Amino acid sequence: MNLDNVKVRLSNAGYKLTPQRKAILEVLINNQDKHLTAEEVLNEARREMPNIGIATVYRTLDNLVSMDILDKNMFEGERYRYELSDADNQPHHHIICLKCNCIIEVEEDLLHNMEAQLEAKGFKIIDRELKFFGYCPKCNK
Amino acid sequence: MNLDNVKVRLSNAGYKLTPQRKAILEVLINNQDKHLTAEEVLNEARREMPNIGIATVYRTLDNLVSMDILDKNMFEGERYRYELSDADNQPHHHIICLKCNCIIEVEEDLLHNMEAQLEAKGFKIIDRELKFFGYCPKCNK
DNA sequence: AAAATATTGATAATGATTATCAATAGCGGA
DNA sequence: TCCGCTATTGATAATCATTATCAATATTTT
Repeated sequence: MNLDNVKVRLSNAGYKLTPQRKAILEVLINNQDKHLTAEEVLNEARREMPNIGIATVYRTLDNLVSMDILDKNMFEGERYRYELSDADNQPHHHIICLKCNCIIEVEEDLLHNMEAQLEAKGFKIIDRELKFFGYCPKCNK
Repeated sequence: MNLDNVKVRLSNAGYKLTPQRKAILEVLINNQDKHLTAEEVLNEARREMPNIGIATVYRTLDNLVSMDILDKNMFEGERYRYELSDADNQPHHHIICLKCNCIIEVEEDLLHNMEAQLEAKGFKIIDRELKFFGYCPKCNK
C-alpha cells in the first residue's frame, strides 16, 4: 500500500488529499509494523505539520477506516490502535505479549474451517477478530 | 456454576458474600445466556437491592473477573460486557450479529492447531479471544 | 472576485470507568 | 453485650479517550 494507491481511493470516495491527510497517511505508511494510537499518530504527524490538531487526526483515521484503508483495533482495552490494512485484505490476527506488550501479527488462516461450519448453520460471516494473549518468544525464555 | 460454588471461591480468596455481592452474582447466574454491561447489572441488581451503587457493581465485577468467575469482553467498542465464565473453562468464542446485535457463543475449538504452531515458534499462549462479525441465521434470510 | 462548500483546529461535551473518602456493617476479643 | 478494627459500601468527583460543535480558513465553483 503506497500513497498513490491511497490517493486514488480517497478521491474515489470524494475526499481530497489535504496536507493534513497526507501527513497522517505518511505516518501510517512509515509505521506498517506498528499499531499506533491516535495520540501517537498526532505526535508523529506534528513533526511534519506542527499545527495539526487531534480532532483532524481522529476524523481522518475514521474516514480511512470506513474506506478500509486502515484497521482499527482495541488491544489493551483503553484506546484504539490503527494500522494500514493488508493490501491483499487477508484477515490477520494478533499476538499480544503480556510482558513486553508487543503486538505481533499472524498471517495464518486456519479460521476457514470454523467459518465454513458456521455458514453451514446459517450464519453469514463478514469479519473476524482473533487475538492471542501470551508471551512472545523473547519473553518466553 | 451455582452460588454455593462461587461462595467457596470467594471465601478462599478472602472475600465475604455480602448482600450486594450476592445480588450481583444472582444477576449473572440468572442471565447466563446474556452479556451484560455494568449498568444492566446495576439495574437488575436494584430490583433486589434498591440502594446498591454503581461503584459497588464495578468493584464486584472486577473482583469476580480477577478470580476467573466472570469473563469481561468488549464487543461494540464502547463498554465492557460481563458473563459467567464456563464452568469447564473451555475457551469459547462469539458471533456478533451486525443487524440485531445479538451475541451468540461458539463452543468449538479449532484453535488448538494454531496455538500448537505458535508454541512451536516459541510463543506461550495464555488466552485467546475470537470474535466473528456477521449475520445470525435469523437475520441472514 | 464572490459565493458555496469542504476542511481544519480549538475547545467543550460526553460517557464509561476509576479514585476518593466518609459512613456503615460485621466480625473478634474483652 | 459492648468496643474497636477492618472490610465494604455508596455518593460523588476525577480521569481520559473520543466525539461534537463551531468559527475560521482553504478550496472549488460560478
